[in-house]
Amino acid sequence: MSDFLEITCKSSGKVRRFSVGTEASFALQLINQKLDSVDPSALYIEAIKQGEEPISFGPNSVLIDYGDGWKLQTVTRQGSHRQKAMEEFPTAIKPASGDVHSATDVHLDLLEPPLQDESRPITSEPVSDVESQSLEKLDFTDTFKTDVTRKQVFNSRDELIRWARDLGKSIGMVREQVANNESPPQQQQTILQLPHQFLEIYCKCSGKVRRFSVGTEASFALQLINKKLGHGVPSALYIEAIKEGEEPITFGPNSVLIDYGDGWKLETVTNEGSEIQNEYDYKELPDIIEPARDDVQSATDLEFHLTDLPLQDENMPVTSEPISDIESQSLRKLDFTDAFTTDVVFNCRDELVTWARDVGRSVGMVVIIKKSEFGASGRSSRIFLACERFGKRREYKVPFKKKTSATRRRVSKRCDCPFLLRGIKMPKDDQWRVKVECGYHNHPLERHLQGSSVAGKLTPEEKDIVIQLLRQGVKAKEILKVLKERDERNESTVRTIYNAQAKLRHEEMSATSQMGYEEMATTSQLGYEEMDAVSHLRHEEMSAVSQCNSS
DNA sequence: CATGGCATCCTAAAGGGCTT
DNA sequence: AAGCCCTTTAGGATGCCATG
Repeated sequence: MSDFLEITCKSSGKVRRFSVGTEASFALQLINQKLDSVDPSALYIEAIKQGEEPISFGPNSVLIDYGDGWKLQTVTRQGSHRQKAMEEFPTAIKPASGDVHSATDVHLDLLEPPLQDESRPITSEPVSDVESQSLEKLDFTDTFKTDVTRKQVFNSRDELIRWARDLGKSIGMVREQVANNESPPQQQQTILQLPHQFLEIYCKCSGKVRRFSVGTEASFALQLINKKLGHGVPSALYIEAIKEGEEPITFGPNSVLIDYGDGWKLETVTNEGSEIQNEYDYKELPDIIEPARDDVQSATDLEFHLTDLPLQDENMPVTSEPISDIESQSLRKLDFTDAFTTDVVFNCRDELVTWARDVGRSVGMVVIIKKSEFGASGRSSRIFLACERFGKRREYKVPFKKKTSATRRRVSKRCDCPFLLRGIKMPKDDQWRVKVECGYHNHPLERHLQGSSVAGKLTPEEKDIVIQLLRQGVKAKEILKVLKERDERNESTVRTIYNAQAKLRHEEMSATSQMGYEEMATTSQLGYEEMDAVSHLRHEEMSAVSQCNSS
């Protein structure tokens, strides 16, 4: 009994020791580094126990001890031992309860019960809609609330700590080193031996259930599941959480698998009958799983670098719903408090806005003015800058018309992003300071801002250029090229140019009409109705000219 | 495939009211 | 004073389709 874990390396036959809390990717890399060149390298780590389905650790998951009889070992590139071992195991793992693949319930049946009341759910509240796919999902207030009616009174301080820690682990919280020297080492050892959580994913393709440790990324799980499939079996496209009567929750490739609680099951989605076939194309994991950074020593030594941002994979479709991609980048990685924290005094409001937008652009986000007040209603001047995905999708008074072939409801990018800067006007002159109210996002940031309705807009200078070039008869594609060459950060699309062209045409037409209207009004005795009729004719004439030009 | 029309409706930005 | 919510309006992005 000790505060470390032992991993048997199948290639070398040696046992390596790691402290509890070590990331799987780190352990794997170190094990592989110590291998002889002839030994096949390890692919990943798994927990095994006779008669049990192994539990695979994703590269970013934290190594833990699953308790009595469970051992950790590497899985090698060849996987021959593994195959053999697998054959001895039952082909299909029966879920502990008929309808639940929730890690919680299975866990209670298979392993020693934790300290708390068995019937008490120890997971977060089930997520039932898109809106709750925000930070609320990371709110475990209810989970940690003890029920007075159950008379959940702890007999000692240590028992309370044990309960809290176990609950924490059950929802995927990394074990915290409590700053307390009074706790005897034995206590900690006991805690570490307690069984931990894992997740079960039902593989539709094979009909089998696969187990993964909490903290495993969806892409890792998916690839492993697909690797275990036989030839001719359709492979899984992605993983989703399902519950009867609820909208499924899709896991993006970089999201971390979590248990949504009572009634929610995890399962794969296959090609067959899938409307979004090929939409998610999980990238192939390398044969050897490596940490994101070569020098990762622990999960906590990450530094903030503007140039080293955790940007989303380009292949990942941009959706309006963050869904489970909230987990794809940890809150720490999405926290830009440092980037926006400054003592600079801006000489005017616009200077502050420009600075914030520039910083935003450099980190892959679009900063918009959420609200600005110029001392109206006796208030002091202030400005709030937010992420373009702030707030929720607007509800409109006029209900959407029935879906026709010509119209389709558009998706909103809003996801209630909490990012917020506050600009405060100083009493002296028009000087402004900025304060970070909330520096983090609840959604992944994009490598490219193209497609953003804000970032894609033309600046006044760009508008002038576009108009000038359009008048010279330059093609839209060429104009776009000019804009991109002029400013590599330009995020416009060819559609932006077409829209500008349409606007220009409309404006010129209106101007011509107006000129003619005024001309007529001053030189003729025509009444309003007659003038409107002539104006209408002129409009048609212009349309005809326009058509001739375009053809 | 490039271009463009049309209808729809999303968005930014600002003002203002109510409450704490 | 600050937080929250609602409203309004102009501008323009977007989905779908047609045309050459």
